[in-house]
Amino acid sequence: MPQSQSTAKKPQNNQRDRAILGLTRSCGLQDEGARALRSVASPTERYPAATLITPAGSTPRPKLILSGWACELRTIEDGRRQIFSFALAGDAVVSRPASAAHSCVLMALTAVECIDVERTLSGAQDPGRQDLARAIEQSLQVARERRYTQAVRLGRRSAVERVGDLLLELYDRLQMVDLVEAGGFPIALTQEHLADALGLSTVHVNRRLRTLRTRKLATLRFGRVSGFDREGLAALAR
Amino acid sequence: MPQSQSTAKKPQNNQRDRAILGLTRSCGLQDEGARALRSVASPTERYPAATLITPAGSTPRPKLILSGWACELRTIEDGRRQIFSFALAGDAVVSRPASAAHSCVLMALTAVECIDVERTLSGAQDPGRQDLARAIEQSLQVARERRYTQAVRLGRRSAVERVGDLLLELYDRLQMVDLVEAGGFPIALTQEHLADALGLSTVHVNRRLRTLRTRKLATLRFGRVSGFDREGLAALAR
DNA sequence: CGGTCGTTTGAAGTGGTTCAAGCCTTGTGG
DNA sequence: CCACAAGGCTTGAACCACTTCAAACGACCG
Repeated sequence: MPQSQSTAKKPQNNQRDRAILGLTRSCGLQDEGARALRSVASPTERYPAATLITPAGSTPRPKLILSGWACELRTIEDGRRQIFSFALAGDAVVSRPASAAHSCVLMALTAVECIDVERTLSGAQDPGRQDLARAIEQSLQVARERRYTQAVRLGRRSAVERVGDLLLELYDRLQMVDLVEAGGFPIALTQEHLADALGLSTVHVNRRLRTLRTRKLATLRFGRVSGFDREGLAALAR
Repeated sequence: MPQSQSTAKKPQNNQRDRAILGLTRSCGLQDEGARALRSVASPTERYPAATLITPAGSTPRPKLILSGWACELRTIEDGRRQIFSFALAGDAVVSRPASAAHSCVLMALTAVECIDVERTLSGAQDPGRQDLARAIEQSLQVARERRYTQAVRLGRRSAVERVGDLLLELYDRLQMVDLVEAGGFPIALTQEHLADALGLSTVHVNRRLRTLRTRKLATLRFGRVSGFDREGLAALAR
């Protein structure tokens, strides 16, 4: 599946290259689609950490993440929060107006760079853009399917399994965009973020992270996961 | 396998009326769309209780439920199950080939009648069918949004809240298709189904159901919920 | 009428929460 | 360059929500 190709031109390190890499590997983006994305004059939107990524108008707008970490989340009246998913470079996400009580909100966890998909795709119907549109649609679909896995995590897994399983997902996804190296990867999440995603208390996330560390499955320190044992973790949350 | 019977008589219209009601109230189906659905000669597919609703080919196929209860679920290796959602009359659902390990399976909980959406919509592009297609797409979208609520339930609510909140959802949805009467409604779910949907043990579902009963919020007996206090339950899981 | 499946209840155990305090790291301003 | 504040991480102790196991009971079905 990882069909690593030299679609990325190294010369100047374009922000968009990582997203192109992700769409290529996970969603079968073709060269022509990559070229379309690279050449389009769509402005990069920037959101500071801890701000909402809201659409311009009042309709849901798909965005393509170029860099940074974002998440879909909902907050309930008493302040409890649930994070539904994390969005990384190369992921397409739908951002909705914050008002929609029955939906969710997209929030930047770190500084985030993204581009507006529809703005990028509007206009000419050349094959490059069509391919890009297809890949982005597929990316959204993949994200939708991941939500099933997330529900299983929340409903039917123990705390260690939840933590391990989520790290596994992040590992695999970051691998796709060349953000894994030397058996480790950067993780821009606090233990509170993990807790909100996993339906646990922060304290307990901390303790189960410790379990993973002592079992030599993964070590999270200073915004980085190291000593990652993919096989071991996969066995944990089979 | 779908056991489709070609009863091309009037009774068929009756089956479809409930779905039409649901699509009209929840998804803005217009008269012309309703007429299109009623007149189309698509055979009704029937699935017995506890069987998988699988697509004919190997691609995901949308179905429109006419009667009965179905659910989306995934089973993990050790036998634990997670139910993601319930599908009732008037709901559109996507059924996928059972092999897709990363997705989920659609299972009939009672005998289920449904029709294949694409078969129904193929052919002429009259405005009636277009309206129908739009309403069905909207129904799928509504179902997708409900998954966020389900994730909050699993991750951030206590057991009583989970049970109450789910009953509330079912009440509101059944109300839309005129299946609520006298403050109660039929519920074709065992406590084990509820447990699998809510990430709890059957025993605990039983106990929290008891809590709801003693607090006079809702009583589940013999496949029926009665004494339903909508306000009280809404306050419970605000 | 007996068998099966679903529900109900009790008692004991465990996994996760809560509260509270101390520590470490990072960033900020003097 | 140091001092200090703020936010995140870590740990302990007590508590409670939910699970597990086991047994009995009730409803439905052939």
